[in-house]
Amino acid sequence: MNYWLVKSEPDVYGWTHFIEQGKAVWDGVRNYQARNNLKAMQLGDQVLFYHSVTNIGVVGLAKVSKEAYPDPTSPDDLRWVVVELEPVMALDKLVPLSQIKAEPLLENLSLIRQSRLSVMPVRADEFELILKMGQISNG
DNA sequence: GCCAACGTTGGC
DNA sequence: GCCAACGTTGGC
Repeated sequence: MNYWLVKSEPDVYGWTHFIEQGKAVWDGVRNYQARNNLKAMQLGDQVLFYHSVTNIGVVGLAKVSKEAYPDPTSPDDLRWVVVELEPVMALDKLVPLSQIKAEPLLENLSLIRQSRLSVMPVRADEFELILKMGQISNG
């Protein structure tokens, strides 16, 4: 079991859209490091869903429902891949970036160290702490 | 709206 | 292969 965090702008594709659709094809990733992370995702891996730009913070928990395959939005460019995600549950409360930054145990989180990376691994202890901060006790 | 960080592009 | 210019991301 691996843990991840994905970013999305809520004005473009937010947690509410995700819940309404019941699943998401995570397309449009055009960064090699993020792409490599998508490729490393395995069925059932748990994924923190993060809102960037507005309402900033971790809002929910998702899981990988289909592993990486070529991105259908770039049929002529085989470099890029997508995964499919399904919602698991919303956090009881948003875990804002400010709170993540203020937590010393999260200082090595990729979110903090590489602010522009949109798909990143999260350590198990970091993952569980963030869920706890969102008041989900038993991930 | 501004700007820092950073990835990409293109000239040399 | 270097690096300046440029575009994008994302926090504030």
